[in-house]
Amino acid sequence: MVESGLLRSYTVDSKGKEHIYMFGPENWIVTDNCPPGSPCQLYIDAIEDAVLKVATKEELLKETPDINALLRRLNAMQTRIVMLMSANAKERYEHFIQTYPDIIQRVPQRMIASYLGITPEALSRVRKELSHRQQ
Amino acid sequence: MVESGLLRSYTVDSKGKEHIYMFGPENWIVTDNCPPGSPCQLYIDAIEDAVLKVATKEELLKETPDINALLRRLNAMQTRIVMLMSANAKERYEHFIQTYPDIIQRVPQRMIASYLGITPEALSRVRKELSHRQQ
DNA sequence: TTCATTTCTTGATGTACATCAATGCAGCCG
DNA sequence: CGGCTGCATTGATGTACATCAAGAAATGAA
Repeated sequence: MVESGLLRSYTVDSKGKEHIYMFGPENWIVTDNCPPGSPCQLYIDAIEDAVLKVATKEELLKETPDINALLRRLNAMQTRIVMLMSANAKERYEHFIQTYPDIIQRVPQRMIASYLGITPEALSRVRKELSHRQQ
Repeated sequence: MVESGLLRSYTVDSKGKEHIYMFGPENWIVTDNCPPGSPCQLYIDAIEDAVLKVATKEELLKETPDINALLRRLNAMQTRIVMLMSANAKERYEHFIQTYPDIIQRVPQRMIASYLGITPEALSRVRKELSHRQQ
């Protein structure tokens, strides 16, 4: 649970490449929740200096069995999947800046590219095209 | 809630193409859970004749506030995102047949391709390559 | 300030997968 | 039986994005 600062969780694929799964700004819970018996998928580290509240799953569920928070999270994941399946690089970026305008300010572009599932070069070109189009 | 049969939920992108978000076999809950005020993303229909139990969100949460089911579902979504971001067509297919061997038998290949985020043609070629390799 | 380090951009080329089009191959119904 | 209809396969071609490599620009430390 992030009290201040900014975390990221990410996987590393078979070629050693990192893919950011989610950003964790203030008040987000960042966790892998690996099912018992199977290994975790995610690494977690801090992009900004952060203050965290660390808890086990049991403590967390006892404190705040907040079903609605879980449902919102499920919904965010659903939107992410839909985006990854049905939108191209430009559409994904546009959706991201609308949905998380604050995050954009705080992380380097290469991490946004990683979150979107594209390379930094591809993101750079998308941004160039968008900035031209505005004028 | 699926009592028998098989559902699919899917989106339709800006070009009219369908993308299967999830399959709903027996005992799965299939829903969009759209946040209030925003439109839904998913269509739902039946691949096999099905018997359903239909409930509102409130009824469902009152009956079975099953946090662990929600967590498992979150985990499945996480795995799906990780796959879409970090695995190629062949890896995604191999993961799918390991994770949902039963589903393979029950749906046409074009729907599996749609779930994997590739075209039926691409899936056909992946399968061809895998069957050659086995011999 | 200067140098070092990292990030961003730009261009040239490569590749995984999409698209398009044709063919094969069931199952089904007259 | 023949003809239809939808799915799977195969080949040829197209394209979005990746990769590689080189600068440019920002960041940060001494």
